[in-house]
Amino acid sequence: MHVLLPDGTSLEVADGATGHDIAAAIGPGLAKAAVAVLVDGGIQDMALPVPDGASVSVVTPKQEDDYLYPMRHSAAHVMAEAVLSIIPEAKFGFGPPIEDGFYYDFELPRPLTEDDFPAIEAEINRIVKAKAPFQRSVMSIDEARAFFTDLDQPYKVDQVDELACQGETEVSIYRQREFVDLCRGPHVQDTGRIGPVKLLSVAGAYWRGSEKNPMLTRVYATAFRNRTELDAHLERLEEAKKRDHRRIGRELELFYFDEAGPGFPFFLPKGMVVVNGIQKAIRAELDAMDYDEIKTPTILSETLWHQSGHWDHYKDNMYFTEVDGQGFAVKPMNCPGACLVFRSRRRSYRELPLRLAEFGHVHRHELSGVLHGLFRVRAFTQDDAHVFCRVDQIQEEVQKIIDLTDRFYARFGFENVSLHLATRPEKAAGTDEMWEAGESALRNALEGREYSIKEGDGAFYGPKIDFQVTDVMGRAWQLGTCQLDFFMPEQFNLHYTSADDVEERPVILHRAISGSIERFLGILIEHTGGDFPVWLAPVQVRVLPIADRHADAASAAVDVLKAAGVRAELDARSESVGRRIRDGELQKVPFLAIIGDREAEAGEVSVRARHRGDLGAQPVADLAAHAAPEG
RNA sequence: GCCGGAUUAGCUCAGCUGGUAGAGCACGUGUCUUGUAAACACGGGGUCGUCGGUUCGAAUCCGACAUCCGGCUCCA
Repeated sequence: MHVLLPDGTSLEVADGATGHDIAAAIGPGLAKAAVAVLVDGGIQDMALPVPDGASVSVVTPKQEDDYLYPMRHSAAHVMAEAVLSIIPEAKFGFGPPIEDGFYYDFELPRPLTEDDFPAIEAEINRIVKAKAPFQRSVMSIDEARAFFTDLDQPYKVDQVDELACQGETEVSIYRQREFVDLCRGPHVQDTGRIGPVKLLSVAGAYWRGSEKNPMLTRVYATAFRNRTELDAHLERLEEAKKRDHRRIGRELELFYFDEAGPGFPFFLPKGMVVVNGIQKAIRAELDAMDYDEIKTPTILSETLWHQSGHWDHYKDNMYFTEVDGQGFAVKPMNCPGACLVFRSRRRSYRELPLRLAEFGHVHRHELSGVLHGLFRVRAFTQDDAHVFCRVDQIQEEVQKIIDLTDRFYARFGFENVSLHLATRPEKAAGTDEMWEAGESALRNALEGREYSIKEGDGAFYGPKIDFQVTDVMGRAWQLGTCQLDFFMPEQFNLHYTSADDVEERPVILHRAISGSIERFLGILIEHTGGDFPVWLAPVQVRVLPIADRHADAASAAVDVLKAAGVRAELDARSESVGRRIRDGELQKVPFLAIIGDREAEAGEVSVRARHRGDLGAQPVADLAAHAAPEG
């Protein structure tokens, strides 16, 4: 038989040749380095036969992505063996490779902690050193069920049953040394091909991800090709920790959380400068795009939430109160309020599209365990807007929103934006015609842009486009959203008078650019590491007099800067200049203006730019022009 | 909500096996009057998250609760 090699040549091998045979036929060095083979693009074990005529590419550690997957998968098995050797009663769940590493779930007779890591890692290293081969074999469903029942591994038995339900008649198992696991594979040839392993954390995880099932102990770990790459990855994790917005938020005095309000952020003066800067940037866009800003009440009657449908779908996440014996709820969303505004008087087709924007402060009772700094809070400000329009206006409106988000994200230094179209889910409100018209309007609006499609991922009330940005650490964040809503106009019986003097039903377009101001600030902090762009920095210039005799000149400089609209402050503490410069740098102040004898005489300041050092002396007015807020 | 961990001064953390608390930074005062990332000295500051239990005695052991951290789940 023949196989096709990556360089286009054809190689003749014996019938039934395995990946290993093919690698050996190409060269002994390759055979030695090989960990798996790609057969027609799919990865498989070295020991499995390759079909006649297949395209074959031998994977070695040089092919990082193709290598890491089976290697980490194999590492997961080895970790499982190591845990079993330390805790023989352990029961096994799943142990897959994931982005940047792998994990394995265990049911254990005692809690596992990080104190156990060294022992497990030592055992892993012993197994890796043993270079034990991974041996694949195939069992019938019944054999496998009996086998894992015999091993007293209930989760494996459960998985065998699950596979049987899916119509599988046989399953593969992998054995290294005495350890056997149910597994589809592929794996590297032997444990010696596994790179350096590092256990990272231990967490809880439900079996099969359902909270009805038992909670298992999940051990997260990672493995890389070599020590250098592992260390580089661990360093990235450290860097991410340094950029943690919760830490920077405290250090730069932007916000804090108090026990008195779990999940409810307190914004400090400097944090509010940034928040206001973000809002100002959004308002500038609203003005340019003919939005009208409104503000609707935080607390509204329960009857409204019945009408909106939130009572049925969202009650568990809402806060309730009572006013004069009547039930009220704190708004978790702004839509009903906006609908009331639309309905507050008769509307004409001439007003459409009617774009109502609101910085809506909403409260949602999130589960205590999901709270996470500013990323997940219980009260946040949506930069919300509801566009009331006709179906034939959707496309143009959506295009405008896409343009708007482009401009907005770029302004904050997010260059990597991706769009996702989410289409009709199984359970959906509205008619087929509405969904078709809506989805095609969104598709047309996306014309000429790159986007992915998430089939069936739309909300029940309409399709949507999600906007995602990638930060400097390569992490993706969902920010904006643009959702069609066929449901709410019905619920609220909204209508407008058409040109033909008929009552027509508008469509609502929900949209948010930042999603939530709080969350956006958190992401921006981690993206910039606290180095906000000059126009957004809480303090833009800090003026440092060298000695007491320069205090008057320094405070005069502060006055000039402030008059020019610059956020400037004076640091005349009797600390050394070096000390005050250090403090200014640590506080991420974009410009430090230093005034000594030379500068005072010339009416200048010496400017030191954040992270860039001394820029030399210049007139205060020049610095003011530099630092003046653009926003 | 669930699993695991944590909670000691404003912050970061010491405090071994029970004998009523320490450091650095920060803060205050004084001295110094400074030239581009940490001057020096002195001082104030904690009912050891809360409540209860065990004990002659609890920061330390046990329980409940609260909050935080890592995950899971959730995010119509």
